[in-house]
Amino acid sequence: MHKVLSNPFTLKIGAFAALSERELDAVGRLQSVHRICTPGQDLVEQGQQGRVAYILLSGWTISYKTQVNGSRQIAGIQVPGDFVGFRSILLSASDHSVKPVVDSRVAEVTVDALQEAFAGAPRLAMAILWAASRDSAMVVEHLVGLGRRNALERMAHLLLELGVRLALVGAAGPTGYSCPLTQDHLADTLGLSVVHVNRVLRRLREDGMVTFRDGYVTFDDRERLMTFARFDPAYLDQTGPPRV
Amino acid sequence: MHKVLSNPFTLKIGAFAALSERELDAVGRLQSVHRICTPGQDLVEQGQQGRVAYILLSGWTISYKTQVNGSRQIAGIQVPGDFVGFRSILLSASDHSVKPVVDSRVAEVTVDALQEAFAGAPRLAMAILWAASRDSAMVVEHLVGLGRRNALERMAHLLLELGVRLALVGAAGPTGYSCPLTQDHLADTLGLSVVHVNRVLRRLREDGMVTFRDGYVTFDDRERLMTFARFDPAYLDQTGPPRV
DNA sequence: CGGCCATTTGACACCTGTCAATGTCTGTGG
DNA sequence: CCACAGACATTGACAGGTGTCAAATGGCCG
Repeated sequence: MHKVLSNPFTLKIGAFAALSERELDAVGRLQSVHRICTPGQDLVEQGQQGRVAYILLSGWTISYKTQVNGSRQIAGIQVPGDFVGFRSILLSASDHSVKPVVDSRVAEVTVDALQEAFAGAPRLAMAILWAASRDSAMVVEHLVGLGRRNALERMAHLLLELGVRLALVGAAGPTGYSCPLTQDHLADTLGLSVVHVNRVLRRLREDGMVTFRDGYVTFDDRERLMTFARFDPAYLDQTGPPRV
Repeated sequence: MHKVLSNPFTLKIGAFAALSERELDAVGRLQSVHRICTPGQDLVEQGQQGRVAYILLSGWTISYKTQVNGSRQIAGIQVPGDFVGFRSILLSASDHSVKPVVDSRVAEVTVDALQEAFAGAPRLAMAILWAASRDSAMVVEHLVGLGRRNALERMAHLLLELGVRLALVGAAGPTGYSCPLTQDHLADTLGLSVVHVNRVLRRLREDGMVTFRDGYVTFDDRERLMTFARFDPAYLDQTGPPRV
């Protein structure tokens, strides 16, 4: 089962929940249907009724909402091992859209598959709920940033969070990580204009804290950046769910 | 079973999921332990490890995060029938605090009770997940407001959302509702200063759209207010979860 | 009556958006 | 190989929304 063990979602769930062989099998079955997607076409569209969600296996995606006046707000950025459009699966219509940032690979999860997994492995249900809770905690932290942090702090906080999340799946080192986002993505994530994102990035770079350039994020002084952003990774709950 | 049927959470869940007698019993057992709380003491504290959540039976609560610089961001406002601190139950430590706005009554839900309910009634598990998804959708809509709506629109949107949510549990009419929030609460919810909240409320009142005064919200011109706020209640998903 | 909390209002500063122009790079087609 | 288009990044000037500071008002309660 090498294929499953190298799977980022299984790693994330399995490392925390001490699942049995049978439960691990259920996790594997949950991700048996793969699919490739590209930035040209949305993976999920706001208002669509298909009861399907995904687990991101490789690549990056964004979940976002578009308003009638055309402005876009990105609600979350997904990296490998993350749920994608999980909320849509139970709501009668998806409340948001999902678009790949780069070519990506996902596993398709239907509501039936999920329900079967839940019925057959209640502890797996709790583990999945835990992962969903963690995602939710990230959205809330994001919301706090929009409400109570200025542009510089928001940017610093986001770049640090992505670093921690990527490190969990082995895609980031202590000094930085590869990042396919454009300044446009950052603007729509942080509730800023592209112009101001550019100003903010320049400022952070000239202050010697972090450099965002050519698809790569480099922490020039991670310690100072964390203090500046008041970054406390507790909400990422790296200790896992209660062992039930 | 009159007591259970008049319970807002049971109403919310039961109306949508067509649960069996046995499942309804499980919902009832989930809420059998009651507790009274007051604004003086937080119901949940950021960082606490108790694996317990609540269902709000009567009153109002807010969930919020406080930063080291003292600023507060309210992430959600709960009205009767809503989950309270549900995310805390699975995370190793709560990522937020919860404070009653007025004297309130809650039902205590432990992780054990939840797991028992899940094991004995898988469809109930899906219904609870649906309710949690709906809560999550509200947080995301809130986030979109902070990122991409100005102060006037945010305020209008919030007052409309509360009206719809309260109407679902019979606590609001088409013309308005009783609301115990202070301008301070509104400010910390909308990411504004109290001073600006006051300016915004005056503006909305003088424009003849909505009046917030003496603990009561009055829709002076609900139609125009909805247009102004670009309020689309789809994210509140009043059609319920898929019938499984 | 005297404190305290919530509300209200004005003056001013500044963070951030908007508008506009330029620069850089990549891929495409002639 | 060059011309060109398009996407992304960068910079400057200016306007405006919102925060901060300060003070006054009003209601509630001990």
